[in-house]
Amino acid sequence: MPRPDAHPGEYAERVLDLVERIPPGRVMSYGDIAEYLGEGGPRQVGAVMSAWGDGVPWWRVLRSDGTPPSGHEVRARRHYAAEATPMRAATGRVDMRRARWAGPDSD
DNA sequence: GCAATGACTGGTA
DNA sequence: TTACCAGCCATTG
Repeated sequence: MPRPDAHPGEYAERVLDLVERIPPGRVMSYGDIAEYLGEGGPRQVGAVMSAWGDGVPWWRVLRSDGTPPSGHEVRARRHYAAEATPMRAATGRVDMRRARWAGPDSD
């Protein structure tokens, strides 16, 4: 993973730019972002978010099954409630079928 | 150079 | 539904 004190590389810049474009109430999985950018993988996107995600709406990036980033579940759930993000009552996780955002092209 | 690590995924049980 | 597992790939020490 990149060092938190280092300047973000070009790849990190692209990840963060895309995350900032995710509309309120919508989400993307790590894999979705990697696929949209066309390089790296889910683990790399996760590494970028872990190091520099604090400056962007990080709670709109989560695992493909709808579970929020490990270690940030509580804070993430507060944001979902505030943004009316589609949730599944049974599991308390985000409903990916309805909340998933396809990217800037789908606006 | 190499083994360990991690904000991952999809499949199987 | 949860649990476990092999595959994944850049970064770290």
